[in-house]
Amino acid sequence: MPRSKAFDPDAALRKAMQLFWRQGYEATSVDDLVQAMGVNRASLYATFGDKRSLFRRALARYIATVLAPRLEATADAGSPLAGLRGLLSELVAFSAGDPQRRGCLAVNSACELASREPEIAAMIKTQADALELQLARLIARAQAAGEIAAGRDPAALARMLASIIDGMRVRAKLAPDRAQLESIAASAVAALG
Amino acid sequence: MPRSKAFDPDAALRKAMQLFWRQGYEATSVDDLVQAMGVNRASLYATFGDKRSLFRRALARYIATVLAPRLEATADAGSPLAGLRGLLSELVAFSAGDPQRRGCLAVNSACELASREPEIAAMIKTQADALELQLARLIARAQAAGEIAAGRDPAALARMLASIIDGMRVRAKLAPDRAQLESIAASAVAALG
DNA sequence: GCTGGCATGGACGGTATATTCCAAAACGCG
DNA sequence: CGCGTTTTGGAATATACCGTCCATGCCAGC
Repeated sequence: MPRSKAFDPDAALRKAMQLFWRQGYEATSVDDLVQAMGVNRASLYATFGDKRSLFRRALARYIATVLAPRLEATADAGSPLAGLRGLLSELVAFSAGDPQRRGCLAVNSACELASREPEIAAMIKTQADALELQLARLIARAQAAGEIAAGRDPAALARMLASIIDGMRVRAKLAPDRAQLESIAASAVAALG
Repeated sequence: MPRSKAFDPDAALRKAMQLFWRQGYEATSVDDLVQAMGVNRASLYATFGDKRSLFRRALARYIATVLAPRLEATADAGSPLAGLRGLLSELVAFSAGDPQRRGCLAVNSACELASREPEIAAMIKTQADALELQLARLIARAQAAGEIAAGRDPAALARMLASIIDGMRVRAKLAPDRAQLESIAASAVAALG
């Protein structure tokens, strides 16, 4: 019986995600969102709730559609070490090829919001933990396969590698220099043993 | 001849720095600043200009009084490696002992503002380059002194170490877990050779 | 094709925000 | 003490912002 929506909620959410990614949370107004999403104000509020819940959904979408696939792709590489290398070179390629210097929405949001938005912090922390766990698995398998030196604690190496990745995303906001990012990625792999 | 100021501009700027550090740029209103700094609105504008220039001065102050001294202190340690270790353990101690999870104003500002404020980006980049240069010097001297393995490029190692440091500051915003931060610091030193 | 019900457009309200203005007050100096 | 200069308090302005409301529009089923 009801009238059907004149917009695709999923596509609209993607637009919101992209805008928050480019501008951050506070710097993005609801008017900006209305324009970018091509959705009427009332429909936006009816569909996504207020600005905070829209942001939460945009961040969730970012994690699910941008970060998670990269993580899963590491399992499909020819070897554990190849998976790690692939992850890092995708990061380098993305950062170097982003003239807008958006960086990573998760890192940006952690810096801007984590200290006053526990829910946001928890979402990002969960993803960070998943990354770290997967890195640890890959490192352990690479050690077992003799691709890197055995003996060092995979969990500790994974924590360090995750820090390097976050650090690279910060650096990409200042100067997305491809050569330097590649140098960091290479040093990171070398540091695993 | 003129009437003298009723406030200490330096102390007021410190208060502004602390507020921006805690809340970020966009989330801090001029009203917040007026209250926190204990300065009249008109005096604030007359002394520091508008909100953007006040922020720039606060960030400059942060770099000069918080970051730069830590960097210089690395030269006073007993050895190059001790300087590096000292820098990292100060970072761990500060991050773990910050219940407000403010993180680092420079990293926070890079994530929030760098893509749309070239001046801010340049200020932070300059400091990041100085850190990297000093790390490279320390690494080179540690190699020469036989404290770490020689042969690896000090500049590349310094870039990696700087990334780890930024990554630790991001992580501190999500979960300032002392043991994990210490683990990262230890792995970082081990990764130098 | 009528009707119930949701979606939509655009305006609206109230508040917050950044910045300016002005009159009054305070200081240093002659 | 008085004068000129500057600071100061607080009001004022203009805009921006978030969230809501209502009249209109549109769709699905009977």
